[in-house]
Amino acid sequence: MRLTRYFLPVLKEAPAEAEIVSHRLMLRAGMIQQLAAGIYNWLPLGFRVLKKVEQIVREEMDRAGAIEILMPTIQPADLWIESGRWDAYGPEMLRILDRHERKMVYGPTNEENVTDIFRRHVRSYRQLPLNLYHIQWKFRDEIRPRYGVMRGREFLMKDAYSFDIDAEAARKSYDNMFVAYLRTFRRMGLTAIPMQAESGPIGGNMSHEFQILAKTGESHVFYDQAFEEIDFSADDLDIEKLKSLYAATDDKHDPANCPVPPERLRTGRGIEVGHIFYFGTKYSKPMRATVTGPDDREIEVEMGSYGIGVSRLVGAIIEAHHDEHGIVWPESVAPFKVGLINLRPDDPACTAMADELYGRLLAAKVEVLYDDRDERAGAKFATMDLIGLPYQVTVGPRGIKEGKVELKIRRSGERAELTPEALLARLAA
RNA sequence: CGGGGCGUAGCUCAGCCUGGUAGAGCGCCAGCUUUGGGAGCUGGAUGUCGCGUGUUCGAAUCACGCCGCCCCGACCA
Repeated sequence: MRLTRYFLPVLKEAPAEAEIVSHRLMLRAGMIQQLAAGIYNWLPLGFRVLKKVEQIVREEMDRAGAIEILMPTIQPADLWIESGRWDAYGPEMLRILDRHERKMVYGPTNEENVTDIFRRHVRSYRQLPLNLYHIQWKFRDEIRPRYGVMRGREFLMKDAYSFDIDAEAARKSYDNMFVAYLRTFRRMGLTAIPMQAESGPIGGNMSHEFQILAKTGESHVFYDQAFEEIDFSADDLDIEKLKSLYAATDDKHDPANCPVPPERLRTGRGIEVGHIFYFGTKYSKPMRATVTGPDDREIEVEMGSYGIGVSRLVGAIIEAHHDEHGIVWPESVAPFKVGLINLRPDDPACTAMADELYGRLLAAKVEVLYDDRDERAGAKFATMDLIGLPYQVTVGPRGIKEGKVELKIRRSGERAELTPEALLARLAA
């Protein structure tokens, strides 16, 4: 993408409303724009990141055997009345009337909807286990939205729902998601600590929140320092061990009964990026979601639900990956892999070289943002550092004389003078 | 919802107290000079001063009402 043809409204100064670093950087990097409290437009750069995050979530759900569907944002109230949550869910749920004065809701979550799908199509225990998920916009009318996309009212969420024949099978489904979550966050360069948590309005009796440790997190968290020694990138993570280690959010943490000795108890703040629940027959019972079991009896299915805040993750990743100059994207979610800077668009040799590199990177299917603007060097470097692309390639008169271009690694600041061929070999890999 | 603050140019903000018809920096447009870390000079464009009502000869400024946004708290992916 040529920057002169792109839409990247970067800001030199941070808008006054932004409090935390990820919010400021998202606004400054032209990723988002607020439309109303807790409601955001996603501009091109932000949208690309959102899509990358979404795709990683999708791939890991698919790998775990979940099946993607798409449920609507608007749901009829009937389902919620049936489950009992029409009254139980507070003003956080946005209730609306259609032209016929029928009660509708803008879905804050989809247990009822997915249970309805299930009960209308699944009749036999032989069709289990089943896990259906979708990635869809939610609306929760939070009392106080804040921190940009970290606590928006409208947000993109992946929610998966498991259906099993009995509690033991449901437990396996839960553990399966548990592992998938660790993998998912890991792929985005995040270490998420699973913590015992309250179930809230979703209901149920087993629940874990996945918390990214960050100073700007909204949750107070307590955890065994043993977590700090775990290699979350290992392929053979011991899930039983992870679940046995103590970690809890403050609403679940009881200092009087904490099993971790004080010297090993760590406390901090976390950003909740995922939350999984096992809730048994909370919905299958009132909504009569049953299958015929092997003994010919009707069995209410055991369910769980599994959420990941996709749009929140974009903010969380920035909280974890930035420096004083701007964002430092992990390559897996970077909006572009390479930022190509032509320092001197007025210099034919520079432009010829930059154009050629641009064409060859595109041909090699490398995502590249080509800064071909007629700006000064400082402005170009500052923009690239701000938007945080992993690799910066600079074409300027200094290097051209020796037939070299410069590669800078955004994260480390490491620089190297390379021939175009060496550069392409490195970046197209 | 309780407490606090703020709405003036695209962004950051001054002007308001003490009423006289709107400014700065950055950004934007044109030209010239410049060119390896957010350049310089010259010229230019840009505002329902959040909305409404009232007071007044006259309101960004004073009063009242409303709306929106931000921060602290309770609530949460």
